[in-house]
Amino acid sequence: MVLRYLVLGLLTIRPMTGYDLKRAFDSSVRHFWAADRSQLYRTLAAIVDAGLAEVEVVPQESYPDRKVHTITDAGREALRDWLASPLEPEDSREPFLGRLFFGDLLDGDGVAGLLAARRALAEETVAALTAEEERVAAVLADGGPDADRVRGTRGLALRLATLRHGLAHARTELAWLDETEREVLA
Amino acid sequence: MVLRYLVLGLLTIRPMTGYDLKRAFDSSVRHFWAADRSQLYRTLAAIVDAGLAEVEVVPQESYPDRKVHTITDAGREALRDWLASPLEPEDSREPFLGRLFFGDLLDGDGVAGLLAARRALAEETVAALTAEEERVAAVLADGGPDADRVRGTRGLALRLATLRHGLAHARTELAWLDETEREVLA
DNA sequence: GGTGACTAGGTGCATGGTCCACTAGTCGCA
DNA sequence: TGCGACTAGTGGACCATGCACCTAGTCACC
Repeated sequence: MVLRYLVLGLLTIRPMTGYDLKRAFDSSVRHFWAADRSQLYRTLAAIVDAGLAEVEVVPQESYPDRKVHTITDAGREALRDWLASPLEPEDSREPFLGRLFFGDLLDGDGVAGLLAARRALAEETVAALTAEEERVAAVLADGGPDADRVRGTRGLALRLATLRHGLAHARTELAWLDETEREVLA
Repeated sequence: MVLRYLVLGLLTIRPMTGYDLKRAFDSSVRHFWAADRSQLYRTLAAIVDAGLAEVEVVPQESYPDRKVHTITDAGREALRDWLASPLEPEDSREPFLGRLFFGDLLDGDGVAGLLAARRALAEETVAALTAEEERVAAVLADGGPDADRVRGTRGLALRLATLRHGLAHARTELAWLDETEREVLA
């Protein structure tokens, strides 16, 4: 369901092929939603079936045809409806906590290793999001390449907010690891 | 996959029926993993098929038969293998951030409403986890009902760590909301 | 001249997860 | 006497996700 609306959202920026979409996706919403190519192509097809977008086939010399998808008014309406619909509680699914919960079936080193691995992942996340944040902040400051200019200043502010969300949580993860290592590995 | 191991983990505490399992599940790992009844029954069946648990049917007067599932040695081994296997990066999927990202298609009130709804959910989470944390801390202090004593002091410390994980992140969410409201609703 | 990356678009299948409804008896409460 | 909650387990449809695989041409680099 959600993926459908993320794709519609990206199509409001400009018409896109599945290929374009994958790149736009990876360089914008990737940090809070994962999807692979096959999913995006399928989602585009479903969106077209539902009349929320239209396809135009653009032949190219020496490259496969481009199937350019353009959002329709019905698509824009569906997107707005989703954005305005009540926010449901999300149920979490965290494999890492599952392991930790049953960590007493490992020896002490096992738990230490688990926490260390988690720390490495959180540090990677902080690094990646920091880099991305700087990139977006630069775009906000001085323009930057066209493909990055996602819908004006207000849009960029929201985009930055989602990045800071990830950063804040990754840093909390590191702080929680400090605390947990102190208490559990005593 | 993960659900399989969470179920095995719970079966290390004591043999259980699907019904028992659902309750044990909801009162322990629920806050970091969601599963409904039908999933748990199916997972139990899959575990038995794989030889990781055994079933004993216990007839009861005036109630349906209990199918008591007991973990096997193979099950314990599979669980330990999982616990010791390398930690993979988890890809996040956050519908809320998806909405926020495209929030500029709503009016200012829409974004404010979205953030307010998110705040309400985060506050609920903090309240629920705080209550749960106190309950678990009390068990750690003075014993408490048998069903709650999940595998000794070390197990309880890990359980508390998973609860504090949720709490830390819920509080970070509230702090991030403060910041985001200041910056986006200006 | 070969290798690999890029452009472009997919298909098929298995697994996992969600939703909903159904059976069927017990028990307490109003 | 009827309603809802509890105990216990099932069936089936559907949606979402992940992984592998395929076609087919262009281009740069070694």
